[in-house]
Amino acid sequence: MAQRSRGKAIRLTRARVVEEAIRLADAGGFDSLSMRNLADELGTAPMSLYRHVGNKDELLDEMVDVVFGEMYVPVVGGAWKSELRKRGTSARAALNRHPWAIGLMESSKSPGPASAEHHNATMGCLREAGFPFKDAVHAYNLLDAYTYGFALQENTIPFDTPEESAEMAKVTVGERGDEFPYLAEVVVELGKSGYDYTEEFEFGLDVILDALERLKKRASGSERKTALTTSGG
Amino acid sequence: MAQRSRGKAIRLTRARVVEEAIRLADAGGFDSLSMRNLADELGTAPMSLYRHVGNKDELLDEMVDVVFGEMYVPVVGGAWKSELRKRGTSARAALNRHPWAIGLMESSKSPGPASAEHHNATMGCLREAGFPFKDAVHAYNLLDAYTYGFALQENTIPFDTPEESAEMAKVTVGERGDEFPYLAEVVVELGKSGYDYTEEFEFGLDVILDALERLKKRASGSERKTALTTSGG
DNA sequence: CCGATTTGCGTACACCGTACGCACGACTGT
DNA sequence: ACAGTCGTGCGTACGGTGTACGCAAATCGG
Repeated sequence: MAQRSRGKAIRLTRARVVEEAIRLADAGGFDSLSMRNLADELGTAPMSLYRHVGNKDELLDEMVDVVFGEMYVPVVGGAWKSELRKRGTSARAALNRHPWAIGLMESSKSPGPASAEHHNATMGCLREAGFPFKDAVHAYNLLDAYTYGFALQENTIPFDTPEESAEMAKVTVGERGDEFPYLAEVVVELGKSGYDYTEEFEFGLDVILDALERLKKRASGSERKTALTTSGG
Repeated sequence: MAQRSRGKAIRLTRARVVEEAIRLADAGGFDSLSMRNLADELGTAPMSLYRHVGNKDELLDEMVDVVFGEMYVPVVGGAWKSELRKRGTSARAALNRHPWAIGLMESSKSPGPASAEHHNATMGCLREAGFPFKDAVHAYNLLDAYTYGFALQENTIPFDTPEESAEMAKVTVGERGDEFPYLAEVVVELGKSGYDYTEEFEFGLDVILDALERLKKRASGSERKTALTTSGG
């Protein structure tokens, strides 16, 4: 009605719905993304959205694929370590921009095109670097579990500033400092020096990448076949 | 009413509410845990629950602390590597028993007693093993991010059996096998050999623990103070 | 210009968390 | 044994949620 009465407003589109849904979830948190709020934001009625998305889960899948699309896609023939490092940092950045995506990333019944390409390229990067199949799977799981897990902790913890964090933790541990001395140490030390999530993430990422390099060296001399040379030849 | 009419039914308790909530969430999935369903399961009315838990978030916090309580608490003076290995595998096991907990683990405003003890012991294990403070924090983050991340992927992926997994993935990748050759390889190979999550998890865990051991050796000779020797003297 | 198809959306239903306040049972002090 | 207090159960109600259904208006193809 509002749409129709004022002449010809912009047509509703699947893409426009998804885009606005992401904006809404980013701005107001995942809970503020309701079909009703979304409709309001788009200047339409709730049920109008269902002409374009089927249901809310489908909308969420679409949103997740957009987030995948924001991540750096590693070059398959490239230097695996730096490519995967770039992938890792950009994945974390994307998940920080869209924290709601973390819990949804792997829940999609069928991966979208961006997701498929992303996973394919990452796997390809490892295989072409010489990782035997099993090791490539191991490496892949290790990297992704760490990345998602870090993003999960980083974004569910309600620390906005290091000061706030330390303050809250102090209250939390409270008078039980004697009971939990190591926890107390963390609170005190991190309160003094602050806490840089980026530095922390990249430290762990590098530890993992180094470990994978050793794994690769240990396994070198074994199989050498890749998906491309096997199926594409 | 139902409670009162049939003589003297079991009294409602905070513990009983939490316990039944966990059972419900385990059995029917997180979405099936509503105050109304929970009340039904306990044979009471929805509003009766609020005499014992305040609100739903408080209930969830309590549930999370129970899950923490199910994890192995590493011995602070013990052999750090095997202690943390046991902690890792038992943490994953607990998160597998209670998948709904994964997204809630870190969101609690104030950690419960089991959570506090768990974190304190884990940190203590690293510090007493000789990890300098910063490295202990790094190690802690690395281990937890991996553990939670792995559990996250493992439990949000809707694969119940390896066969089902392979079947679904085949449909997913579908005719685009040429477009995503590395993804196709994963589908084919994993379909053949199956996929053992436990083995996969422990492989990654060992890679991380080995990497941490090297980190520790590299940093040996630096600081040696711990929370106990510092504050307890 | 007219019929067909797509698009918008009003209404309605079943669910959710929970504020409020009443009534009943179980304890306490005499 | 009885009265007063208090903790507990819970009925009702409100404002939110996702979405099924079907009508009307706009757009498109001929």
